[in-house]
Amino acid sequence: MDIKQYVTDKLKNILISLGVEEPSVILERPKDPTHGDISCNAAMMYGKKLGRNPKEFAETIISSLGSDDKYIKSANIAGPGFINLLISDEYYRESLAEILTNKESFGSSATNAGKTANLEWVSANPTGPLHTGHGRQTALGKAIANLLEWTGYKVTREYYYNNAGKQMDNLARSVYARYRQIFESEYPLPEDCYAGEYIGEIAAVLEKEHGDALIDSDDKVFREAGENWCFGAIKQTLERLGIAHDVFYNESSLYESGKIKETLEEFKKRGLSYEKDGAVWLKTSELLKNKKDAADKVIVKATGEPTYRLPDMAYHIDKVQRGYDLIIDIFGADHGDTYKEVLAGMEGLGYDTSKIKVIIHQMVTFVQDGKPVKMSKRSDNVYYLDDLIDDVGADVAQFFFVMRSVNTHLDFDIALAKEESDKNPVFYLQYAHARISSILRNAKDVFPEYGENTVPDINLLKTPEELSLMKVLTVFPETVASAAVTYEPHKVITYLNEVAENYHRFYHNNRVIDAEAKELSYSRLKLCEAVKAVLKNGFDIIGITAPERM
RNA sequence: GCCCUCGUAGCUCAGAUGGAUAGAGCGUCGGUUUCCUAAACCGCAGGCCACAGGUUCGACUCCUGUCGAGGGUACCA
Repeated sequence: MDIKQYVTDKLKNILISLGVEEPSVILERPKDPTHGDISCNAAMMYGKKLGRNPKEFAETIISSLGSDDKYIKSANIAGPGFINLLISDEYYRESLAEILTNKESFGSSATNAGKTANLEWVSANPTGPLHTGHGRQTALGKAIANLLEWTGYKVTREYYYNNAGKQMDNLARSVYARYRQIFESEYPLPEDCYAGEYIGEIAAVLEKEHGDALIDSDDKVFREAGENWCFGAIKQTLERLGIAHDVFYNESSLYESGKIKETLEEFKKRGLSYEKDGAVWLKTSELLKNKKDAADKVIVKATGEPTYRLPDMAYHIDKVQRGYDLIIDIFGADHGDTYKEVLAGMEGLGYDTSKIKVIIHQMVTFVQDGKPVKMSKRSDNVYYLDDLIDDVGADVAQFFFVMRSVNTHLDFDIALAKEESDKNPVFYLQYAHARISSILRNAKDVFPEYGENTVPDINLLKTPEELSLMKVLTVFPETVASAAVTYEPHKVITYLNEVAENYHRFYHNNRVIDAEAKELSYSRLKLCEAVKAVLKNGFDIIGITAPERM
């Protein structure tokens, strides 16, 4: 049952009966437990409008509430006119029963049932393996996709890549040079080429399969070999992180389908583009909402090749046309400006961009021994995502990347992440899960008959730790809902911390398995099961495993 | 110059829709194990929420300005 909804409805009716037109009731969970379980500011909001003293108005509201409500234990006025409500233990006990019957699905909702969402992320071009710079986006997308599914969306996980541009030419030239070097060690590497060791590996594969027969071949062979190898590597890394995209959408197909040409012609037709210096320019200075920073941008170079903007627009138009209810893109802050141009261009063509939500995350600094780790692609001084996973494990990597709000710069402390100790915040959560699992295993020895069908007497749960733990558990669904609305998985982590904290405290003060007190043991075991279920569901959302032992 | 994000404890960061005495982890110091996992628990210390104005019953939160950090401002993506 949704207690907030229950209280909202109740208060709304009272306000209407007191003469408030179309009241909006805003409830909050007070930080300070002495302020009750749920708090409402309606008396302050509406008292003034009705010309009544807020405290006195609050009094009236409370008296209309009556004193025999099943779920509201008490109500009182505090401060300038807050109405603080205490929820009855009855509610918490019912909720516990609800968690136990819906274990795997507890926390999910049908808010967006029947709706479809497309989430596009990672989208690294196949010019090399994923590096740690891709890590944050990779982990975020995984968690956000999960969050969306938990609120009912059917999610398409999509990867867009560019296999047509300059970077792929560069890859082809780099592979060729390395290949050639196998036979002529003094063969020079071209300027700006990729320096990673993997280029040598690709060249070695070609040498093994074809000997020196490819020396006079054109770029195509090397480009394809490079693309295939890189994609293999990327997919393997994603698999280690438990990520599998449903759709791999490549830029070339936009040329083949004519969508790029179409988009370009539409701009011309509408007078939104013009030619200058041999290039085609988009009138972004007119299209962008913020006129201050607007200059026109090139969409087709003098060479005849489009810049990334044009295919990006064609691609997003295609996504809009596919009819999703929600379209999400995830980018790093280094791409922060371009999406505005893309959206402005689409709007210029009359497309509705209101369903597109762009998530920009700030950059990550990897810190080792208190110093930032420097990366440079040219010198092959690159920290690959695979190496990070080797160093800290997939769970820890996933957790650290998702741990912070996307709006803040992230410091990734490698030493801390590597540490398998109490300092590491991931283990604090996982340990709670492992601890419960252990207790449940032990319970079988003491109470062989205990199991799925055991009906506990929940009324026996009344220590402060037990009640506080039950209260925290009931908040899980609204936490998931709120995290999903803002696409912020880190909120789930903040919440899980609270669960783990409450559990550990409960554990220290309440003996779970006690052969002398069978009924109480049953109840506590059931409480443990509920906590385990909530932790497991939370871990599923943020994308880490729930260990049975540690 | 202009645009985006940020500035909260020694460090790393939470603080949804404005609310009551601003929180957590790490670090420091000190306690807890004959008992279900001590990767745990309990306690002490630590703050002009960058700064200055404004909006109102009320501002860490919203608005304006200043300072500082990161990112962008390509015929790269």
